[in-house]
Amino acid sequence: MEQVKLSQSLEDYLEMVHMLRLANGIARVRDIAAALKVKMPSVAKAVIELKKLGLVTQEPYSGVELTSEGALVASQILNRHILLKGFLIKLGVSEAIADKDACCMEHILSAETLEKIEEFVNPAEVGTSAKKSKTAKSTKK
Amino acid sequence: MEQVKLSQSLEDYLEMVHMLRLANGIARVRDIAAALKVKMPSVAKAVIELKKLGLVTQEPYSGVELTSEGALVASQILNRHILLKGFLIKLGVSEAIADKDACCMEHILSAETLEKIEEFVNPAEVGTSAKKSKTAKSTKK
DNA sequence: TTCTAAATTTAGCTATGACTAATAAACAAG
DNA sequence: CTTGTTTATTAGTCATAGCTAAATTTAGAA
Repeated sequence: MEQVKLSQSLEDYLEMVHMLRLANGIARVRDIAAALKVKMPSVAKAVIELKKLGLVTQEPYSGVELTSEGALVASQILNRHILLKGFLIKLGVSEAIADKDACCMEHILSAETLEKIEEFVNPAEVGTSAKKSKTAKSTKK
Repeated sequence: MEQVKLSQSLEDYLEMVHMLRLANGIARVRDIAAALKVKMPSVAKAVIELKKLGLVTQEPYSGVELTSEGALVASQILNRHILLKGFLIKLGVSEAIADKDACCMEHILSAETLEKIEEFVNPAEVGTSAKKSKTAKSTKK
Protein backbone atom coordinates (compact mmCIF):
# COMPACT_ATOMS: atom_id res chain seq x y z
CA MET A 1 0.00 0.00 0.00
CA GLU A 2 1.48 3.28 -1.02
CA GLN A 3 -1.26 5.11 0.80
CA VAL A 4 -1.30 8.03 -1.59
CA LYS A 5 -1.74 11.31 0.23
CA LEU A 6 -3.78 13.63 -1.97
CA SER A 7 -4.22 17.35 -1.60
CA GLN A 8 -7.72 18.57 -0.94
CA SER A 9 -7.87 19.85 -4.45
CA LEU A 10 -6.89 16.56 -6.04
CA GLU A 11 -9.37 14.74 -3.83
CA ASP A 12 -12.06 17.01 -5.19
CA TYR A 13 -11.12 16.30 -8.77
CA LEU A 14 -10.92 12.57 -8.22
CA GLU A 15 -14.26 12.50 -6.44
CA MET A 16 -15.87 14.49 -9.23
CA VAL A 17 -14.56 12.08 -11.86
CA HIS A 18 -16.19 9.31 -9.90
CA MET A 19 -19.49 11.16 -9.50
CA LEU A 20 -19.71 12.10 -13.15
CA ARG A 21 -19.00 8.55 -14.20
CA LEU A 22 -21.73 7.32 -11.92
CA ALA A 23 -24.13 9.94 -13.25
CA ASN A 24 -23.26 10.07 -16.95
CA GLY A 25 -21.01 7.10 -17.56
CA ILE A 26 -18.26 9.47 -18.61
CA ALA A 27 -16.22 12.21 -16.95
CA ARG A 28 -15.31 14.93 -19.41
CA VAL A 29 -12.98 17.81 -18.72
CA ARG A 30 -15.68 20.30 -19.58
CA ASP A 31 -18.14 18.80 -17.09
CA ILE A 32 -15.57 18.42 -14.32
CA ALA A 33 -14.70 22.08 -14.76
CA ALA A 34 -18.33 23.16 -14.68
CA ALA A 35 -19.14 21.07 -11.62
CA LEU A 36 -16.17 22.33 -9.63
CA LYS A 37 -16.54 25.89 -10.92
CA VAL A 38 -13.03 26.06 -12.30
CA LYS A 39 -11.74 26.48 -15.85
CA MET A 40 -10.78 23.61 -18.09
CA PRO A 41 -7.02 24.15 -17.95
CA SER A 42 -7.16 23.68 -14.19
CA VAL A 43 -8.82 20.33 -14.73
CA ALA A 44 -6.26 19.34 -17.34
CA LYS A 45 -3.45 20.02 -14.89
CA ALA A 46 -5.14 18.08 -12.12
CA VAL A 47 -5.68 15.13 -14.44
CA ILE A 48 -1.98 15.11 -15.24
CA GLU A 49 -1.21 14.89 -11.53
CA LEU A 50 -3.76 12.15 -10.96
CA LYS A 51 -2.28 10.22 -13.88
CA LYS A 52 1.18 10.51 -12.35
CA LEU A 53 -0.24 9.08 -9.15
CA GLY A 54 -1.79 6.17 -11.03
CA LEU A 55 -5.34 7.05 -10.05
CA VAL A 56 -6.78 7.86 -13.47
CA THR A 57 -6.09 7.19 -17.12
CA GLN A 58 -7.09 9.22 -20.11
CA GLU A 59 -6.83 8.86 -23.84
CA PRO A 60 -5.82 12.21 -25.32
CA TYR A 61 -8.79 14.46 -25.97
CA SER A 62 -11.30 12.17 -24.34
CA GLY A 63 -12.92 11.33 -21.01
CA VAL A 64 -11.16 10.51 -17.78
CA GLU A 65 -11.25 6.94 -16.45
CA LEU A 66 -10.43 5.66 -12.99
CA THR A 67 -7.83 2.98 -12.34
CA SER A 68 -8.81 0.34 -9.83
CA GLU A 69 -6.86 2.16 -7.16
CA GLY A 70 -8.40 5.46 -8.23
CA ALA A 71 -11.86 3.96 -7.98
CA LEU A 72 -11.10 2.74 -4.49
CA VAL A 73 -9.81 6.09 -3.28
CA ALA A 74 -12.63 7.97 -4.98
CA SER A 75 -15.30 5.86 -3.39
CA GLN A 76 -13.74 6.33 0.02
CA ILE A 77 -13.94 10.08 -0.46
CA LEU A 78 -17.49 9.86 -1.75
CA ASN A 79 -18.49 7.73 1.21
CA ARG A 80 -17.11 10.35 3.56
CA HIS A 81 -19.07 12.97 1.68
CA ILE A 82 -22.31 11.01 1.96
CA LEU A 83 -21.72 10.32 5.64
CA LEU A 84 -21.00 13.96 6.44
CA LYS A 85 -23.87 15.30 4.41
CA GLY A 86 -26.28 12.97 6.17
CA PHE A 87 -24.80 13.97 9.48
CA LEU A 88 -25.30 17.67 8.85
CA ILE A 89 -28.84 17.13 7.64
CA LYS A 90 -29.52 15.22 10.82
CA LEU A 91 -28.35 18.28 12.73
CA GLY A 92 -30.90 20.36 10.84
CA VAL A 93 -28.70 21.93 8.18
CA SER A 94 -30.39 22.54 4.82
CA GLU A 95 -29.47 20.19 2.03
CA ALA A 96 -27.58 22.68 -0.11
CA ILE A 97 -25.43 23.88 2.77
CA ALA A 98 -24.96 20.35 4.05
CA ASP A 99 -23.62 19.37 0.66
CA LYS A 100 -21.28 22.33 0.47
CA ASP A 101 -19.92 21.93 3.99
CA ALA A 102 -19.59 18.16 3.63
CA CYS A 103 -17.46 18.87 0.60
CA CYS A 104 -14.99 20.81 2.74
CA MET A 105 -15.09 18.56 5.77
CA GLU A 106 -14.49 15.38 3.81
CA HIS A 107 -10.86 16.32 3.21
CA ILE A 108 -9.79 17.29 6.68
CA LEU A 109 -11.40 15.18 9.38
CA SER A 110 -9.39 12.56 11.18
CA ALA A 111 -10.35 8.91 11.14
CA GLU A 112 -11.38 9.09 14.76
CA THR A 113 -13.82 11.93 14.19
CA LEU A 114 -15.29 10.20 11.16
CA GLU A 115 -15.78 7.10 13.26
CA LYS A 116 -17.62 8.99 15.95
CA ILE A 117 -19.78 10.71 13.38
CA GLU A 118 -20.62 7.37 11.88
CA GLU A 119 -21.64 6.08 15.28
CA PHE A 120 -23.82 9.13 15.75
CA VAL A 121 -25.52 8.82 12.39
CA ASN A 122 -25.82 5.09 12.50
CA PRO A 123 -25.81 3.96 16.12
CA ALA A 124 -26.99 0.44 15.36
CA GLU A 125 -24.37 -0.67 12.93
CA VAL A 126 -21.12 0.30 14.51
CA GLY A 127 -18.35 -1.73 13.01
CA THR A 128 -20.17 -3.13 10.02
CA SER A 129 -17.88 -1.77 7.36
CA ALA A 130 -15.56 0.10 9.62
CA LYS A 131 -11.94 -0.01 8.53
CA LYS A 132 -10.38 -1.46 11.63
CA SER A 133 -11.81 -3.96 13.99
CA LYS A 134 -9.80 -2.18 16.60
CA THR A 135 -13.22 -1.26 17.92
CA ALA A 136 -13.86 -4.91 18.37
CA LYS A 137 -16.77 -4.37 20.67
CA SER A 138 -19.22 -4.61 17.82
CA THR A 139 -21.89 -5.14 20.37
CA LYS A 140 -22.34 -1.45 20.97
CA LYS A 141 -24.03 -0.96 24.20
CA MET B 1 -18.14 46.91 7.92
CA GLU B 2 -15.36 45.94 5.62
CA GLN B 3 -16.00 42.34 6.48
CA VAL B 4 -12.43 41.26 5.87
CA LYS B 5 -12.25 37.84 4.26
CA LEU B 6 -9.20 36.04 5.62
CA SER B 7 -7.55 32.95 4.23
CA GLN B 8 -7.53 29.90 6.46
CA SER B 9 -3.88 30.45 7.04
CA LEU B 10 -4.25 34.06 8.14
CA GLU B 11 -7.13 33.09 10.39
CA ASP B 12 -4.83 30.60 12.08
CA TYR B 13 -2.13 33.21 12.64
CA LEU B 14 -4.59 35.76 13.96
CA GLU B 15 -6.19 33.27 16.30
CA MET B 16 -2.80 32.21 17.60
CA VAL B 17 -1.83 35.80 18.33
CA HIS B 18 -4.98 36.07 20.37
CA MET B 19 -4.40 32.82 22.23
CA LEU B 20 -0.80 33.62 23.06
CA ARG B 21 -1.77 37.04 24.34
CA LEU B 22 -4.42 35.46 26.54
CA ALA B 23 -1.94 32.88 27.80
CA ASN B 24 1.28 34.91 28.09
CA GLY B 25 0.27 38.50 27.67
CA ILE B 26 2.45 38.72 24.60
CA ALA B 27 2.53 37.07 21.17
CA ARG B 28 6.07 36.69 19.90
CA VAL B 29 7.05 35.53 16.47
CA ARG B 30 9.03 32.68 17.90
CA ASP B 31 6.09 31.37 19.92
CA ILE B 32 3.59 31.76 17.10
CA ALA B 33 5.92 29.77 14.88
CA ALA B 34 6.36 27.04 17.46
CA ALA B 35 2.64 26.78 18.18
CA LEU B 36 1.67 26.55 14.52
CA LYS B 37 4.64 24.33 13.65
CA VAL B 38 5.99 26.66 10.99
CA LYS B 39 9.24 28.62 10.77
CA MET B 40 9.63 32.21 11.86
CA PRO B 41 9.85 33.74 8.39
CA SER B 42 6.41 32.34 7.62
CA VAL B 43 5.08 34.13 10.68
CA ALA B 44 6.81 37.36 9.70
CA LYS B 45 5.15 37.28 6.29
CA ALA B 46 1.74 36.56 7.76
CA VAL B 47 2.14 39.43 10.20
CA ILE B 48 2.88 41.77 7.31
CA GLU B 49 -0.40 40.70 5.67
CA LEU B 50 -2.37 41.08 8.87
CA LYS B 51 -0.88 44.54 9.31
CA LYS B 52 -1.97 45.50 5.81
CA LEU B 53 -5.47 44.38 6.72
CA GLY B 54 -5.42 46.49 9.86
CA LEU B 55 -5.85 43.54 12.19
CA VAL B 56 -2.55 43.69 14.06
CA THR B 57 0.22 46.15 14.84
CA GLN B 58 3.81 45.47 15.64
CA GLU B 59 6.80 47.50 16.66
CA PRO B 60 9.83 46.26 14.74
CA TYR B 61 11.54 43.33 16.47
CA SER B 62 8.88 42.97 19.14
CA GLY B 63 5.60 41.25 19.93
CA VAL B 64 2.43 41.36 17.86
CA GLU B 65 -0.57 43.32 19.13
CA LEU B 66 -4.19 43.15 18.00
CA THR B 67 -6.11 46.17 16.77
CA SER B 68 -9.66 46.44 18.04
CA GLU B 69 -10.93 44.98 14.82
CA GLY B 70 -8.31 42.25 14.97
CA ALA B 71 -9.37 41.39 18.49
CA LEU B 72 -12.97 41.13 17.35
CA VAL B 73 -12.19 38.86 14.43
CA ALA B 74 -9.79 36.76 16.49
CA SER B 75 -12.31 36.15 19.22
CA GLN B 76 -14.93 35.13 16.69
CA ILE B 77 -12.52 32.53 15.34
CA LEU B 78 -11.61 31.38 18.83
CA ASN B 79 -15.27 31.07 19.74
CA ARG B 80 -15.83 28.87 16.73
CA HIS B 81 -12.87 26.78 17.78
CA ILE B 82 -14.21 26.34 21.29
CA LEU B 83 -17.68 25.51 20.03
CA LEU B 84 -16.40 22.92 17.57
CA LYS B 85 -14.03 21.32 20.00
CA GLY B 86 -16.80 20.93 22.56
CA PHE B 87 -19.04 19.54 19.89
CA LEU B 88 -16.54 16.88 18.86
CA ILE B 89 -15.86 15.93 22.43
CA LYS B 90 -19.58 15.53 22.94
CA LEU B 91 -19.54 13.09 20.03
CA GLY B 92 -16.89 11.06 21.80
CA VAL B 93 -13.75 12.29 20.06
CA SER B 94 -10.61 12.43 22.18
CA GLU B 95 -9.48 15.86 23.28
CA ALA B 96 -6.33 16.02 21.19
CA ILE B 97 -8.10 15.02 18.01
CA ALA B 98 -11.05 17.27 18.78
CA ASP B 99 -8.68 20.17 19.09
CA LYS B 100 -6.92 19.37 15.86
CA ASP B 101 -10.08 18.82 13.85
CA ALA B 102 -11.78 21.88 15.33
CA CYS B 103 -8.81 23.83 14.11
CA CYS B 104 -9.55 22.79 10.53
CA MET B 105 -13.31 23.03 10.72
CA GLU B 106 -13.34 26.50 12.21
CA HIS B 107 -12.26 28.03 8.90
CA ILE B 108 -14.67 26.36 6.54
CA LEU B 109 -18.09 25.82 8.03
CA SER B 110 -20.98 27.99 6.96
CA ALA B 111 -22.91 30.14 9.41
CA GLU B 112 -25.89 27.86 9.14
CA THR B 113 -23.94 24.76 10.10
CA LEU B 114 -22.32 26.57 13.02
CA GLU B 115 -25.74 27.61 14.19
CA LYS B 116 -27.06 24.07 14.12
CA ILE B 117 -24.00 22.81 15.95
CA GLU B 118 -24.52 25.44 18.58
CA GLU B 119 -28.12 24.31 19.01
CA PHE B 120 -26.92 20.74 19.36
CA VAL B 121 -24.26 21.54 21.93
CA ASN B 122 -26.38 24.00 23.84
CA PRO B 123 -30.03 23.19 23.21
CA ALA B 124 -31.36 25.37 26.01
CA GLU B 125 -29.83 28.67 25.14
CA VAL B 126 -30.47 29.08 21.50
CA GLY B 127 -30.14 32.72 20.67
CA THR B 128 -28.97 33.92 24.05
CA SER B 129 -25.53 35.14 23.18
CA ALA B 130 -25.68 34.34 19.52
CA LYS B 131 -23.87 36.91 17.44
CA LYS B 132 -26.90 38.30 15.70
CA SER B 133 -30.41 38.31 16.95
CA LYS B 134 -31.08 38.54 13.27
CA THR B 135 -31.37 34.79 13.20
CA ALA B 136 -34.96 34.95 14.38
CA LYS B 137 -35.28 31.20 14.16
CA SER B 138 -35.81 29.49 10.88
CA THR B 139 -38.49 31.85 9.77
CA LYS B 140 -36.14 33.23 7.21
CA LYS B 141 -36.89 32.51 3.63
C1' DT C 1 -14.88 16.55 -48.35
C1' DT C 2 -14.15 20.70 -46.22
C1' DC C 3 -15.00 24.04 -42.90
C1' DT C 4 -16.21 25.59 -38.48
C1' DA C 5 -17.27 25.14 -33.64
C1' DA C 6 -16.51 22.87 -29.44
C1' DA C 7 -13.40 20.38 -26.49
C1' DT C 8 -8.87 19.72 -24.94
C1' DT C 9 -4.20 20.87 -24.23
C1' DT C 10 -0.14 23.79 -23.77
C1' DA C 11 2.26 27.87 -22.38
C1' DG C 12 2.83 31.23 -19.33
C1' DC C 13 1.21 34.42 -15.55
C1' DT C 14 -0.32 35.27 -10.75
C1' DA C 15 -1.11 34.63 -5.78
C1' DT C 16 -0.53 32.07 -1.57
C1' DG C 17 2.16 30.07 1.69
C1' DA C 18 5.67 27.19 2.99
C1' DC C 19 10.95 26.82 3.25
C1' DT C 20 16.41 27.94 3.79
C1' DA C 21 20.12 31.08 4.21
C1' DA C 22 21.74 35.29 5.35
C1' DT C 23 21.26 39.74 7.73
C1' DA C 24 20.01 42.81 11.49
C1' DA C 25 18.52 44.08 15.93
C1' DA C 26 17.91 43.21 20.95
C1' DC C 27 19.50 41.38 25.11
C1' DA C 28 22.47 39.32 28.64
C1' DA C 29 26.87 38.69 30.49
C1' DG C 30 31.45 39.38 31.40
C1' DC D 1 31.51 48.32 26.34
C1' DT D 2 32.15 44.54 23.79
C1' DT D 3 30.80 40.07 22.63
C1' DG D 4 27.80 36.17 21.75
C1' DT D 5 23.13 34.24 21.78
C1' DT D 6 18.51 34.73 20.78
C1' DT D 7 14.93 36.77 18.13
C1' DA D 8 13.20 38.97 14.06
C1' DT D 9 13.55 40.30 9.29
C1' DT D 10 14.80 40.13 4.45
C1' DA D 11 15.87 37.89 0.20
C1' DG D 12 15.10 34.37 -2.70
C1' DT D 13 13.31 29.47 -3.89
C1' DC D 14 9.74 26.05 -4.47
C1' DA D 15 5.10 23.84 -4.85
C1' DT D 16 0.21 24.23 -5.35
C1' DA D 17 -3.53 25.76 -7.76
C1' DG D 18 -5.98 29.02 -9.93
C1' DC D 19 -6.31 31.97 -14.37
C1' DT D 20 -6.09 33.81 -19.66
C1' DA D 21 -4.65 33.28 -24.26
C1' DA D 22 -3.32 30.55 -27.86
C1' DA D 23 -2.66 26.16 -30.21
C1' DT D 24 -4.47 21.68 -31.27
C1' DT D 25 -7.63 17.99 -32.00
C1' DT D 26 -12.17 16.14 -32.65
C1' DA D 27 -16.41 16.10 -34.56
C1' DG D 28 -20.57 17.99 -36.70
C1' DA D 29 -22.62 20.76 -40.57
C1' DA D 30 -22.66 22.49 -45.22
